[in-house]
Amino acid sequence: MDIENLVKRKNLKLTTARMEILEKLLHASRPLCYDELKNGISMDKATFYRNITKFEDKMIVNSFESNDKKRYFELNQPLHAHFICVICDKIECIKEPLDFNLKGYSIENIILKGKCKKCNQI
Amino acid sequence: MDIENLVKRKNLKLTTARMEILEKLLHASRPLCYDELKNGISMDKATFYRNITKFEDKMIVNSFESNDKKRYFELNQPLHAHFICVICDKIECIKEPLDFNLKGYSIENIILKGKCKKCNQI
DNA sequence: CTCTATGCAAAAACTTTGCAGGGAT
DNA sequence: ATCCCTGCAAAGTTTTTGCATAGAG
Repeated sequence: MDIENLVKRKNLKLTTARMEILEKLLHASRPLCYDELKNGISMDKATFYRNITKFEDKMIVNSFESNDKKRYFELNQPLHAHFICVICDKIECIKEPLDFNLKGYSIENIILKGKCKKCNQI
Repeated sequence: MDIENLVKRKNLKLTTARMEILEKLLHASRPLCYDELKNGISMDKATFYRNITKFEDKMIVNSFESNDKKRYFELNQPLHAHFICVICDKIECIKEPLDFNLKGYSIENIILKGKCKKCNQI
């Protein structure tokens, strides 16, 4: 994926702050929260949140709230579920397709909460 | 459902504040947020949150975060999905059973986000 | 009587806004 | 040159905590 073109195609200016955020999300294997994402990126939090909002408006990034009451961000990608463990708070991307059909609705985000494989055994 | 016994069975003291919260949740047809739930109930917000936390610990109530960044509460009940519209922010309880079989995981909460029937047509 | 629950006020955590200066195109 | 973007500081939201008093069992 070419982040530079992605940003330009959406009529956003190419700035260091934006590149840094998107690079980090691109290389993450799961959604990242504010602290994880912002860590190491030299940018004011106001700028961070303004950019995230822009990215969400332009459908470059999406986010959801987890159990720890934090927002987690990821690059937009084909629909897949996220599993959030209510015990250990870990977030996993579920690769296997979940098929259900809700007529009339368009589904953009699936969040499952419960006990993950490890915590379920305890 | 007998709220009085429910509270007592969980070793919680029966107070007006608690009765009010649970009565309101019992008669709601969908999850309620802080403002909706607290409205009309004469209780400090600290007490409210402390009670909600107790209820969640005792598995009487569960909650999730919606799109509007607010937490929504409902009485614990058989597993069903919630649909959150990203356009109009409406929350619906989905009655039809969605079965995800994720081996090893226990699923306690299902949240779907997308466009509801109405907003999807626009 | 004992231990839990409550109210008040203050703080904490997270996010947004106003404004003036800086930077991409 | 024009707008968009950024940093800083201040304010807004939602939730939590400390402490002294009130109330349930």
